[in-house]
Amino acid sequence: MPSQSRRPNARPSEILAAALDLFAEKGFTATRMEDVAKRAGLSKAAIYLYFKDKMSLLQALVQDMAGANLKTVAAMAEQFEGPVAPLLRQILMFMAGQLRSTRFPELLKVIISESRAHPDIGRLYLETVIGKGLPVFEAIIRRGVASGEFRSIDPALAVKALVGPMLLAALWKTVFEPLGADALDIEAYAAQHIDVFLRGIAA
Amino acid sequence: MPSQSRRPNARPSEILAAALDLFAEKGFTATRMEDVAKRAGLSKAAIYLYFKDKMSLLQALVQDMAGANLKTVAAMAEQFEGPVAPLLRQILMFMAGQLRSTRFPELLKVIISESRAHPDIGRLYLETVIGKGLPVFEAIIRRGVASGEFRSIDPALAVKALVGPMLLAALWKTVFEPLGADALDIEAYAAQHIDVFLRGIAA
DNA sequence: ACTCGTTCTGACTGACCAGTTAGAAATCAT
DNA sequence: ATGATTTCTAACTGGTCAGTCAGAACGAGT
Repeated sequence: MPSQSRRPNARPSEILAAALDLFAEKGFTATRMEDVAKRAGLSKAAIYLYFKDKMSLLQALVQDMAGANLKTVAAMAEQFEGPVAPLLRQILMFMAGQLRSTRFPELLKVIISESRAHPDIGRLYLETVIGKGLPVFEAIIRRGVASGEFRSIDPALAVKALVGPMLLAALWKTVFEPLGADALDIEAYAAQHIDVFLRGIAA
Repeated sequence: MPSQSRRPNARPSEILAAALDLFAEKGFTATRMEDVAKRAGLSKAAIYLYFKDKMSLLQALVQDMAGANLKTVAAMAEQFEGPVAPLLRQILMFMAGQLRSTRFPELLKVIISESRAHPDIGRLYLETVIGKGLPVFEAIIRRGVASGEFRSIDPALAVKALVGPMLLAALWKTVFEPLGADALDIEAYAAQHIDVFLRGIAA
């Protein structure tokens, strides 16, 4: 029986990795701190040396995930010049890849599920992801409208019509596929969607 | 103090009405059977004379809501002739009205939240709403493609791109507006979306 | 005015689990 | 090798709540 191993520096990220696995797999409420502890290789009580409570685990996970993706998208937007349609296509395909290959969809589902019981988490997502992300898209579309590349549409509504299908993809994957729904090819879906969307708003 | 009143015929619908109110307001898990009982005007134990358990309340609510809406949409689709674009617009605007004026969005959120812990509910929604609803849309779009009204796109993907923004509207209203996000004018949103979408798939 | 089936309730049970505590085990400094 | 410090755990506490049960209140029929 190997005794307790002491690696205080590695602990927080090990705990977060275990929590992400379990939240994604069983949901937030159904995940017991005991389970997180076991997967991270320590005792439940030890988790509380590194994190205040269960919510702060989720908070840290959301912050990590949001931070990484937002930075990428913002960078794409900044260095781009000329017509904005290819930029929108590029960003949407990036999102599709993230939805397929990361646990963003699962985390999103947890946020939706827990936002009433824990408004802090919902607000964190609203402020970081939505509050930062949508304006980036909106500015791009506004640029396209101003330059005459797009028809004059309401950019705020257009943005939500652009990301709506991405939200559906995320929930399809996490909610309905596990119940037996047909698998959705997220990249093909995103590709057709952006194609239709760009034609629809083209001048 | 008025004693117990005996109205066994009225009970089930009173209990369901109370449950819908509370599930919409506080979510499924946070709603205690005691609360439902109090609002319906009887004791917790009495609820179990009419419903097997808490889940079967939700199940009945989903069935009612889904049944009503599906019938309407199917009826619209059947009696329509000629070009299908106006039909799609009509259905989408009907959905927008329902999202604004019924508790469908709240119920949807509950289903998403509970589907992992209670797959039965998720499966019920998948089979009744999604399994019946999407094919109706898909047939309409396929009709448009066949007649040359629309470009040749993948109808299965197009349907999901069509309803994605409706899903976003539902969750915006139930998840983010309560946290302080700007209100979304669902009808204006749906109108612009269907406009862009129809242009995007027009031949 | 008394049965008898129906409708109802207060009080209880059993299971669950986040977070705490008292102190043990490992590591470090000297 | 011994005391001080850090890291850790087993066991516990307190609160929650779905669902049950024994029997009370009601009312229809006689």
